[in-house]
Amino acid sequence: MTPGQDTAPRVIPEASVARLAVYLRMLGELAEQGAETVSSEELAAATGVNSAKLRKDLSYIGSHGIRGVGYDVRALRYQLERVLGLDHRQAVALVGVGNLGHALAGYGGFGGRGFPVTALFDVDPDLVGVPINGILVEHVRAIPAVCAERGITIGMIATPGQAAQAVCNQLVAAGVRSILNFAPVVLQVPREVEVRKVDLAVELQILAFHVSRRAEPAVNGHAVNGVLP
Amino acid sequence: MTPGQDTAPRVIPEASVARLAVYLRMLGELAEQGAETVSSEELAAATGVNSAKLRKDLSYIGSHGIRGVGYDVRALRYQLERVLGLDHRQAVALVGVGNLGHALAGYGGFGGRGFPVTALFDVDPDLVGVPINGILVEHVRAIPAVCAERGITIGMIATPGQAAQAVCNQLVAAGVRSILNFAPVVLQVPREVEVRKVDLAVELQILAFHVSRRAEPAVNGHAVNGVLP
DNA sequence: GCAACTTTGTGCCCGCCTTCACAAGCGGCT
DNA sequence: AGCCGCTTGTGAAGGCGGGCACAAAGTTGC
Repeated sequence: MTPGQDTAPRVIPEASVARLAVYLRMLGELAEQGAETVSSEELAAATGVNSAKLRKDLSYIGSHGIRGVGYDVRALRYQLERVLGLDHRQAVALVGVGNLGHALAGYGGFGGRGFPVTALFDVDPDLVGVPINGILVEHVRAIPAVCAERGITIGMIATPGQAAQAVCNQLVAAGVRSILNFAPVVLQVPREVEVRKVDLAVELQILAFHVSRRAEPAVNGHAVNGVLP
Repeated sequence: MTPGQDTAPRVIPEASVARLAVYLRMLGELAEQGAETVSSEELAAATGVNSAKLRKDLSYIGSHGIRGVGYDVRALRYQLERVLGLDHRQAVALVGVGNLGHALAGYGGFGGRGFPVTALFDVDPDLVGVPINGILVEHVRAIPAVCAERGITIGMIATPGQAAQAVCNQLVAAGVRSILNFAPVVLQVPREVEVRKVDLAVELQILAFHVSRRAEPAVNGHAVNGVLP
């Protein structure tokens, strides 16, 4: 009866959760195309994963496909939505309406997938009071009031790096438990708050690394690695 | 002398590469603050990783810190830049100048970090010919010519999902070897092309999953998981 | 009603990554 | 000059996730 560990009969691995979301989207497309059932092989091919892995992922959510047939698209979709907590819409707050933030506010992929951005914040006086996509930009200092009032528990930070930690603190104080961070900063948060980081520059740097890796060995001996052995 | 495998005395693990980029940025900040040396403990704390992991990461690039002191900030920075292939700027092509694409084109974080976006493409006639951030938007069909001419090997795809695969094919045909994909689609590419995917909606869904996970156990027994044991 | 085929669910193994722990090395202090 | 304390680099162990392969289970055709 101690809260926490023993209440979870099956813990879903982090990596699986990420894939479940991908399966869900693909199921949506399949449903639109009129498919009623789908085999693990088909769904795996469409989402780019191993079919055994996919079946194992689905087994975590207690899903029951039909052997010899596959999975019922509608049922699986519904089940995935419930497990992922998408059966009710989750309001999202976005802080920082600059270049990236503006795009995020207008990005249809969020609202269409159950995450309407219902609050926008910035510090720029020129932006505060301006409506973007039908939402009024409010001053950052209004975060506690607005988030509490609208019951917002998910926040996105798209501010410059220097401002991110302060904004983060405000969000946490306002009751936000999950944060998607686009600022190139490692946020310090209490343990009960979850942060996911999306770092676009780092993504490009990883690509660049592989580019240079593939290019150098063909040039000559003293390549980028093994320089001072 | 056989090209390929044996020229690499140490293979850098994927997970390490991603962190190296993060270390690099933090080193930049430290350098601005005038720090001359940094210990693995400090740098690890600042980037949110375990210090032993950090040291192992750095050991992959043949780095030599000074025991009892730490790492020389300047030297380490320089070395990281070389290993990550950032010693020369890499031009980047961006396809899809919609909501997200527009923001990416204007995002200062790329050019500032050695990845100037030097080519923009779209199919929308209203966008083609319009300059964004000083770059003229060209038609998608110009991809081969432009990429070849400017020696572009890195591409970003920020189109709607349906268009992504076709655009991807064009980029690959144009000689692009690395692709950062923002479209919610699994791209099919030849083996020598590397794709990294950034899926914003999925990121939010992962957060939502944990939100509902934390909320449900406190409510009552028949929670979302363990429904049909 | 039976046989053959299809597809799921999962046990097992393997490899990668993370973390601990500690010896070796270097600078500063006396 | 020698000792002490700090920090690096790395061997070893543990855990997690991925993939193979197969038995169980259901369906279709005859």
